[in-house]
This record gives sequence, C-alpha cells and structure tokens, in this order.
Amino acid sequence: MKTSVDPQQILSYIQQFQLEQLLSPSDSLPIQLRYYEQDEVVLHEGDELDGLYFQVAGRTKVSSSVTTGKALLLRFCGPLSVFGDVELIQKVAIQSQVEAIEASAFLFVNKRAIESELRHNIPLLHELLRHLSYKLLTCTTASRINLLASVEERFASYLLSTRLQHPFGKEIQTPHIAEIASLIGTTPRHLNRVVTSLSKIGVIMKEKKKISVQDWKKLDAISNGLRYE
Amino acid sequence: MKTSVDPQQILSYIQQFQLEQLLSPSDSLPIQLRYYEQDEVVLHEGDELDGLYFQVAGRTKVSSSVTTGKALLLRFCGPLSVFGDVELIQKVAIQSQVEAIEASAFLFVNKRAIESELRHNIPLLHELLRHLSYKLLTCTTASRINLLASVEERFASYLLSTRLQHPFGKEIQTPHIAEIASLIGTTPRHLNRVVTSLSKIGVIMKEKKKISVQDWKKLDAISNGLRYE
DNA sequence: TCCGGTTTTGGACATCTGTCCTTTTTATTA
DNA sequence: TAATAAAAAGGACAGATGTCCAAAACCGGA
Repeated sequence: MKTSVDPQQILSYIQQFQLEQLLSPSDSLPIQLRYYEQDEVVLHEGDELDGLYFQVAGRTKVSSSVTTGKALLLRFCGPLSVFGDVELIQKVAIQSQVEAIEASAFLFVNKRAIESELRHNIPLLHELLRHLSYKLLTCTTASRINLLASVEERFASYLLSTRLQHPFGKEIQTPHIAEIASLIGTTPRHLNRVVTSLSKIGVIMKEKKKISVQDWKKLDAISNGLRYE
Repeated sequence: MKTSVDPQQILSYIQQFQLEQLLSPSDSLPIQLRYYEQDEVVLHEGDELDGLYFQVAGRTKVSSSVTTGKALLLRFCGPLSVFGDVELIQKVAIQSQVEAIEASAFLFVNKRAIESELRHNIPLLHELLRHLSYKLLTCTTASRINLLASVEERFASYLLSTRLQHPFGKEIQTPHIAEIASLIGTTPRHLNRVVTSLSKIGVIMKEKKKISVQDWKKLDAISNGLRYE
C-alpha cells in the first residue's frame, strides 16, 4: 500500500465523484489517498478499523470468513464504494475482508476525524445512509437467494460477476479452484463436479489453469439472475 | 390496525425510548401511534412505503419472499426497531414483510415529514445509521451461517428464537408446518423428517398441532449459536 | 354424525453435496 | 532432465435434501 496526500490528486477524485459537499480537505478533515496493488488486502477481518475508506478506482472483493476457516464471497465493488461504515458506527472489529482484485485507490479519513465530522456533516451522513441501505438491500437479496440457490447457480453467478474484468470471454485467471470453492460456499470436490458438468454442455471450457466462458447467455440463464454485485 | 394521536401516549413512548432528541412532535413532524393485533401484517412486501415505523411495543417477524413464492425468515424484532428505512432511502418498494406476532405498537411518521426532517435532524440521522448498520451486521452474519447451516440447525434456531413468546417450555403454536418450512428455507417434507428425528432423541415433543420443546439445552447445542435475532 | 376438503405424515426415489482417498497433472527445483 | 512437491481431477460412498405422491389424521359444515 502506498499513500499520498497530493491535494491535486485528491481534489480530482473528489470532483470526479462529486464529493465536494461531503469531503472537503481541511485541517480538521485530513484526507489521504491510499493505493493498493492487485491482490493486496485492504481490510483484514478481525483487525481494528482505522478509518473510513471511499473506493475511487479499481475493483475489490469483499468476503467474510467463518470459524471453520472457510470464506464466503459477499460482493464485488467498484467506485464509488464505502468501507468501514458498519464497523465505525457499531464500534466493532472489521467484519469482512476487503481485497483489491486490481490496482485500486481509496480516499481515506481517519476514525477520529470522521467521527467528529459525523457530528455536523449532513451530506456525509446522507451518503453513508445511502451506502448502508444499498448494502443491506443487496445483502438481503443475496441471503435469500443463497439459501435457495444450488452450487451450480452460485458458480454461474460468480463467473458472471467476474465478467467485467475479463471482457470478451477472455479466460478467467483461476485463483486455485479451492479458493473459488470456498468463496461460493462449497468444497473443491463439488465445484470440480460442477465445472466438469458445465464443460460438458459447452457453457465453459477449461484448459490447464484457465476457465473460459463459451456461452454467457446460457450461464446467465443458469444463474437465475443472482448477482454478487 | 388502529391509530391514535393521543399526545400523552406518544410522549410516553418517546420518553421510554429516549427519543426526545430525534422525534419531538410538532406541526412539521406529525407523529402517529399505530396499533396492530397479533398476526396482523404491518408492511406488505411490494407495496409502496408510506412512512417510517418505530416499533415501541410487541414483537414482529420480518421475512422476505422469492419469485417461487417461498418466504425466508429474516429476523424477529422487538422495541426499539425501525422499519421502512431502507425503502425510504433507496426509494424502492417494501422489501420485506413485517408481521406482528403479538399485539404491537409503532410510532409512525409519514414519508414527507420524515424526508423533510432528515434534511436537518442530525440525531435522527445518527439513529437511522445505527439501526441500518446493525441490520447489515446481523444480515451478513446470517447470510454467512445460513449457507453453512443444515436444516436441523436452522430449525433449532427458529425454535430458540420463538422461545421468548412461550416461556417455560410452553408449547409452541405451530403455524402450519408448511409455513415454518418455508420460513427456514426448506420443504415441509424435509422439516417433517427433522421434527421426527428431534422427537426421537427427546429434544422436542409433538402432539396434534403443537410442538413442545423438552430440552432447550440440547436444542441450543444443535443450533450452533445461530440466531435469527 | 358423516362428508369433503385441508393438513400432516411418511414411503420411495432421485439429486445434490460432502468426505475420504487415490490417481493424474502441473509446477518447481536440484 | 529427473525428482519431488503441489494442485487438480475424479472414484466411491454416505448423508442431506428435494420431488412426487399416497395414506392417515384432522376440521368445519350440513
């Protein structure tokens, strides 16, 4: 992770996302720019939160793990997303791991400053309400569907969610089959079965360490509309 | 549903939950008291929201349905809970059904008034943030666990969640086995199997239309700590 | 009390998914 | 290149869960 306080850069991002009303750098509201490389972890589950993060570039993956060590994919995020809001308000340890899946940038405000800001900054309060309610909306949907969706549907959804990073049916860099498996809440063994079966019907193709989608349309049908984003 | 605007009553509830800072009745902030009987539906999924509800008495059940017609239990709520927040902020139709499972009372503020209030009422904004982030926290947890929990665990959790209404191992008024089944995301057939098996090991007892819990401790062990509240 | 409709119960079977391992393939290093 | 370690593939089986359906129990009204 690299940080910067270059006012030029920061202002540019603030303007790009029209955050002028809620985040104007000042002595009492120090704003930092944080850069993370691909695969770098932004927030570690269980750590104490240091402040609020506004994702302004890149793409991130949010997951949550359980005692057994398994992790469950919660969502993919792009700009503009907010991280740390729940932890900040509920004063609890970081609940979900946030990981950059491509080089990403965040506007960062430390905890003390943001808490003080929340006492009077109404536009900021509104923005947090919007993000929180959006997350709750999608989490509720996911929760509901997860309980009813088969592994096949969840895998199809996973592939569809990663499509943006791999335009034009470009092969997906498979991060250890085992990792995908735990992300969608199943075992490598069973995911393997699903991969095989989807290959047989020509929806995907697997070669060596790659999986390429042959038929996005069918995949979409299989997913039944479930999306992780 | 019955409504009342008795200032006495309203003030009494406001004081009881220390809402003086965020809800003081006035011409611009009309507050209504709404009473619902047991089993009455407070919010219908899909309807347009009319305002914000603060539950001040009773007990409610929140569920969400899917296209197939199945419903999934999201949570049980008691005072002080807020309903309509997500819909108000995201400007979407009602997402989850809210049903009174015992006689319940709510402080109600209509949409127009609450929207105007949100433009300047900071304590109210803070309160909503607290409720939303709490809901997101528990929804995330539930989502995670649901994906890993068996029907048996989910059923045990359901029974534990209903315990409060039925102190001392009093029998639980079974609302159609089919309803419980859909609430915990399974089929009546399978729930039936689980009921039979839990009966065999003496954790519960079923007679006619009732199910009575014989051994809360074992039930708790079976649930693995998962709670719908 | 009897009847028709609803609910509950449960049999039979198929499918999904997990567990445990072994084999095969791939990657790494001497 | 060969040896070895790591990852993927997959066989075999068991348990969980869904589907379909029929039998039994229950319930309200004539």
